[in-house]
Order: sequence, then structure tokens, then C-alpha cells
Amino acid sequence: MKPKEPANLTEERVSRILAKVREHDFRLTPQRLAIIRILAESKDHPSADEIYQEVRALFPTTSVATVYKTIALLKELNEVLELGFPDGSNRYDGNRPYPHPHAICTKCRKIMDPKISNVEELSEEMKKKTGYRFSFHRLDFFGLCPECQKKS
Amino acid sequence: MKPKEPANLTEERVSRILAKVREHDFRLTPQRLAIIRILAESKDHPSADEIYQEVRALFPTTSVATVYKTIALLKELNEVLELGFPDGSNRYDGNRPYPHPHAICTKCRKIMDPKISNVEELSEEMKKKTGYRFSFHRLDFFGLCPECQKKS
DNA sequence: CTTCATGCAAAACATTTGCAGCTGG
DNA sequence: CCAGCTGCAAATGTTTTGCATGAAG
Repeated sequence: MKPKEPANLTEERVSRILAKVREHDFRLTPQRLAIIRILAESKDHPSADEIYQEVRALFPTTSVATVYKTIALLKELNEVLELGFPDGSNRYDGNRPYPHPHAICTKCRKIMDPKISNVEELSEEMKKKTGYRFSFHRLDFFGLCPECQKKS
Repeated sequence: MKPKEPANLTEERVSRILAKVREHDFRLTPQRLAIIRILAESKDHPSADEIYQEVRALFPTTSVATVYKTIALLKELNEVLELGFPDGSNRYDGNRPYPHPHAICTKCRKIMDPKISNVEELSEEMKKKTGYRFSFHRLDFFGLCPECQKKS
């Protein structure tokens, strides 16, 4: 049993995203609302297909295209973070849509988002050494999660 | 004009990789040798397709499959680093096959590899907070390179 | 010689696109 | 009402796979 976050946190996320959607004059369809809700509720970085399956449970005629288009919309509004992997699998984080470090299990694919200190320092150092002007970053650590360590 | 690395550095990489290929009893075909050489010579993180085009110039009958199989082989031997992106494009680094930070231009796609300090500290902090046992990481900063900043 | 690698084409996947019809505001 | 969204299916782009032929050791 995973301890559920208080509902009001989810609701806060949902209404923040809805506000932004309206603010940009995008339409609020039932499918979009469902996808937004799924992303705001999930703590486990779902894939596009997982989102698709969940929406289907509510709106059986929904197509993958709509899921991808909605995700694209949310990316544009900076309200979802896309985590793409070399094997083609994408995972989405609708709760922390800004760059942050991930701990990713290479066996069960579980992703954790601990808060850690001063990635900004590194960014500053990179900027000085390269002359680039950075707008975002990606920091992932790969290995075995505690459960998978026990099993191996 | 980019200053060419001394040829012996490339040769060092090539023979290190060749040694490892032989050591693991994999065959040394002309195609593999060509791909290894391309990776060792390149300073610019080529894509699979770019490697394919280069090999084709030398061995016109070479297939993409061979390129991918050879890359897979080199990944297995830890002699190439694969950088996958959400859009499906992959880039390869045959010179620094261990995790290291990248500065990636979001416009022209140029990649730089500056050496920066203490990513290990972050790794340690992540380990303490998550209980994961990490084996590698990925750290990329995205933004505009100096040239693209001027143009914009 | 024998096994492994190659090359071709087809398959596999995730994502995108074109378009007719539907619907939110 | 009508611009924008949906759903379907076909297209896309990249990587993988099956299998007959060829070459490394």
C-alpha cells in the first residue's frame, strides 16, 4: 500500500494546470482533463502508453494521438517533464515539471526524486567553461533500487 | 579550424578497443575496424546514421544492421557511450566511454565535454537519500552554444 | 572447416501526421 | 456557429530481427 498524498495537493496541481490551459486559450476537453488528472495524481512517472491505458478506462474511444498531443501541449506550457530514454521509452512527471535529479532502477525501472543540493553550482561551472547559455538540464543516476538489491 | 588531436591519441584508442575485442574473442572484420576507427577519430559525437554514412564511403555494401550490431558490441565492452534523446536520436562518444557531463546546443546540436568537478559528491548524496546502488549516471545541460547565441 | 558476422529486407516500436467529423465555448 | 480537438489509420524514423550467404580464425 502506498501512502496517498493528501488530495488537496493533487487538486492544487490540477487547477494550476487547468488555469494555464485556459490562460492560453486551449480548449478543455474531457480527455485533456482526464490526462491532466492522471499526471497530477501519479507519483510514479507513467509512460505515454500507461497514461493511454488509464484514459481508456474512462473514455474507451480515446486514441494514442490525443494522449501524445495533450502531453505535447503540457510540455509547451511547462507543466510536465518528459524523461526520454535511449530504448525509446518515455516517462512523464506531472508533479515536478522542472529539471531535477532522478534515481532510476535499471531492473524494475522505479524512479525516485530526492531533493539534493546545488546542481546550480555545476551549471554555473559548465557555463563558465563552455560559454553556453543553459535553459535546462537533465541529471539521472542509474542503478539498483533497495528492493532489487535484495533480490539479486 | 579545429586543432586536430595528435594522431597517436586516436591510435591509442583504436588499439585499446581492438585489444578488448580480441580479448573477448569477437571477430575483427573490416567493417568493425572501420566503425571503431570512426568512433575513435571523431570529436563530435556522431549519430548511428552518420557512422553508417562514413562506413559506406569505405565499404559501400555495409548495412545499418552491422553498424548497430557493432555499436551494441562496443557498448557491451564499455568502449562507447550512448547518448539517447527523447526524439529518438542517438549520439555516440567513442573517446570518453564513461559518464561525464555534456553541454548540448538545442539549436545546432553541438555537444561539448568540459571536465568539471565533483559529480561524485552528488552521487554520494543521492545514494544516501535513496538507498540505490548506482552504476552510472547521465548529466546534460541544454541551451545555446556561443555561436547560436550570436545568431539569435 | 566451423562458427560467427554480414547484408538485405521485413518486423517492431513509439511517435507523428492527415483528414473527416465532432464539440467546447 | 466554427476554430480547434478527436479518433482512426496510415506514415515516419529509428532500431531490431530472421535468415541465407560469406569470411575470420
